[in-house]
Amino acid sequence: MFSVSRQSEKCLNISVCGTPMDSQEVEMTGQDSNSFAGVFQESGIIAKRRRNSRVRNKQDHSLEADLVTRRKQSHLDCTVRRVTTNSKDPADTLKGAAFCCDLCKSPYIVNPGRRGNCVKTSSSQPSPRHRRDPKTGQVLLLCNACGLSFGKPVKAKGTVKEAMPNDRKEHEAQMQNFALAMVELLGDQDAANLCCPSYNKKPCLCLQNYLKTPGLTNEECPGRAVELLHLFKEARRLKGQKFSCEVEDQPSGSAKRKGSGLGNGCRRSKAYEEFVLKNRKELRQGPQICEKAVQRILGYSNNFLHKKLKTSPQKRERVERTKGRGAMGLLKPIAELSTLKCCMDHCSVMAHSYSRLIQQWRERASRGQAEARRVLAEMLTPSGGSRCNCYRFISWVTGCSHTTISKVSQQMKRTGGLREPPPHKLKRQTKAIQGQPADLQLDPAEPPTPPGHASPQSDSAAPPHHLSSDPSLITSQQA
DNA sequence: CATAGCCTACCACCAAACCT
DNA sequence: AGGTTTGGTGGTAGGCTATG
Repeated sequence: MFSVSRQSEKCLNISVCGTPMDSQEVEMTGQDSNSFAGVFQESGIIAKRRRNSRVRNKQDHSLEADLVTRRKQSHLDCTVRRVTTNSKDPADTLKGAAFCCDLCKSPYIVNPGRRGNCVKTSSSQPSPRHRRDPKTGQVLLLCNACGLSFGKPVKAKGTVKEAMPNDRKEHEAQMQNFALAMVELLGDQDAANLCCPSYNKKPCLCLQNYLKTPGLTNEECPGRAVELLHLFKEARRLKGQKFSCEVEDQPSGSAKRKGSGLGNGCRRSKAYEEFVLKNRKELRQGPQICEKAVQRILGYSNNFLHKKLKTSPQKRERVERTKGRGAMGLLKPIAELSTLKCCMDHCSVMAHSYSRLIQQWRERASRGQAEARRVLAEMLTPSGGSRCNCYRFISWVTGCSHTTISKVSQQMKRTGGLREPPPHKLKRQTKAIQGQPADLQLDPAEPPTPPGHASPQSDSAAPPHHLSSDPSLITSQQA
């Protein structure tokens, strides 16, 4: 836990001045401290070597660097809304006329929504970009974004190459061959399970490589295989004990029979749970076996690890979380947030004046993915123009990552500000309205929010964060 | 701020087993 | 028959990191 919190703190620093190596160092040294065998101390050595060889960039105070800085500063001033008669724009042709990009029709030379978080220090004005249309020969007056991207090939989305079916077939054939070899080697049909099935664009082969590492003697290789086969058999034996477990959290006098089978408060035996958790950790950290392969050997599923059981005393999952600052309780106290500066707009100040709202956002974000997305959508709703809470502040409040915030932001832009998250794809689409894109299938008039959730109406009726001064409005959202 | 890649966590559905 | 609970399956979202 400690190493993770250090890592998350590091991550915040990295975006300001650190190098990517910072995070690697923390991660590797953390791994080193967890390793249970001396064999894996090598990673720590590498980390040390990297730390020693790291060269810190000197601050350049040369004239050129100064010019670059000034140029950057002047660039930040490019948040002018439009070219007006008062403009000092060198493009005199525009005097007296509002700017309009010939491509995107934007009234802004520089999109004010992308001005960044730095403080404006210069008074210079942005100029439109001039590009000649190769088809018509006409000179186009373009905004900054269109000017920069003009003529460049548009990167097609979804062009990530899927693994060739032939590669996949070949991998499966190789896997079968390896399994057969293991069966022959150990003289046991169960040995066919000693190969990694994982294939994500390329085969994982973690188990295969572990079992036939170059340099191993003829005795060592079967030794490893025998060990894993023993784990497989023991896991299967303990898994069969599911009916012998005790019901831990049943109220006395419950009519339900205890230990009668799956369901009814009975679950896999404690011995199996402990066996899986212990050996999973060792296989993952030691020989670096991937999760899929470990699941195959120990015979458990994703649900076994992550599902919250109703019969569990604390209603908790079987493994401790390793990801998610919010879920792991690593978020900074609300009161502390207002003392930190997140961006030039200082969004975090509202943690002082609107602490209840921030607290509720944080609580709601921790309830689940869907509710977290609703909170993000609320926090991403612009006010006073196109500005909304900055990603850093949103991350501090909700614990959500940059990626998640970005995806919600995209969905909001795509749907014109719809805050309701798209329905889970595994959910039956019985209520889906035919002929509409998935994002718009939900009727905003009747959002399928469960009781206790804030509806999009109440959300949209509530003022944006900069304006919502009445705390009673906040509580009414939750009612 | 946006995006890609990799891995982990979440989520919905279904089957099984047993009870009411 | 319908309800309750666990566990398996597998699609998808999220977190982290690097890079643009």
